[in-house]
Amino acid sequence: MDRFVSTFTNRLDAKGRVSVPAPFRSVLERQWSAAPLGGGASIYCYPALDAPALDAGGEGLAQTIDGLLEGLPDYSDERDELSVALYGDVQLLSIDGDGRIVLSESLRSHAGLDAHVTFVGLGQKFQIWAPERFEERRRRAREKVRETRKLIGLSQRDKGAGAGGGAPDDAASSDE
Amino acid sequence: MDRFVSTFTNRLDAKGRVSVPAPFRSVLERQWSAAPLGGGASIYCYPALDAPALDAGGEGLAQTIDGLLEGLPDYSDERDELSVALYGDVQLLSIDGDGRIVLSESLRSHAGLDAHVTFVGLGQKFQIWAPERFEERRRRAREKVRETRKLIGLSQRDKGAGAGGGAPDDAASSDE
DNA sequence: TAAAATCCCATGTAATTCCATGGCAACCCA
DNA sequence: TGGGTTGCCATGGAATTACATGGGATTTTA
Repeated sequence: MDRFVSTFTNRLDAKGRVSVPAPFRSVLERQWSAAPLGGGASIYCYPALDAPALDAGGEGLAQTIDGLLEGLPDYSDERDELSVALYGDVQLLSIDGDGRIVLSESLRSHAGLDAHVTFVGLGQKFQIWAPERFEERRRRAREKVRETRKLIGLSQRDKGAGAGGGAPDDAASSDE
Repeated sequence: MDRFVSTFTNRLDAKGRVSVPAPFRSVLERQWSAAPLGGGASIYCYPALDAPALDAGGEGLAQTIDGLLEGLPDYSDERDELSVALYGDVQLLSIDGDGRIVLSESLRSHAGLDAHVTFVGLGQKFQIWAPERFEERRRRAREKVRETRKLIGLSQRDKGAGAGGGAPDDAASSDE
């Protein structure tokens, strides 16, 4: 099964339109044609729970949400409440003939988007960020990993050696 | 499978009419044409059991209700009571040529509707709220999801999807 | 026949489709 | 191997369509 990988930054125009990176599109189209229903591909998109970003994905993501609710009985109070947050905040964005989607005002404001948006592949889904914020968060995340590493004394080696290159992640390479 | 997603707010006019959001209409029409009977699409609508709102849906919702009753023996007291509770207050609202429905006085008063109404997608069904009340409920629902999230493991993606794919950074995948 | 419910049409606005362009990179051919 | 060519992709703007909404006409009901 294929995944969303890599990051791409595209321009958001005055109408709120932005091109979906071609590699992501092809993943979405594959998911879509695998699904029972025909028609054009769409993206399920919603504000990330605790980050200034948008979560997005295809049919696979929607089924994940279905799965979460399935455990709860119909007509339970609990189910209704969770549905409100899980389905109520989702927007179904259709991909137009030129491979673009429109991000509504509410989505844009949650993620603080202006002229540019960054698509971040996360495997089963992807996120949409304002480029500056994404950089910031990436930076902090690396720091955190570095600290953690120090605590557990995993590696005392390089003090500044690796830093310059901007290698995507010396951090990630050290996981199990 | 089609779901009701997103929220939309439309205006309720002096005659009690309101446009059903176009995306909801298309879901309803699809459900309808799949059902045995031809004709125009309709909405099953009834006061929500434990909220100042209306529950609504199409054929799919009706079948869900049937399903609940099926478990109980015919002519049992429980079944009678439950049928009354579930079907008793249901109104069948027809969608007119312009995509609108009429909300009766009893429905309006239960939900406390006035000039504006909010349609909230809940997957298999949707709800109709007064916008102010809905905001409050949405706030609570989001809180609840945040709490529940860890329990039900909403972050399924780090199940292995992210690790293998060469995602640029584990950084982005860890929200908090 | 009065009141209410339903149908029909008009309109402004918002959203979607369509077309044209420029840059980039892979590919081909000398 | 270098110059040219082709095709994909992102982007901007204009034309077209869909949608929500208001008002009036027509039918139904009491």
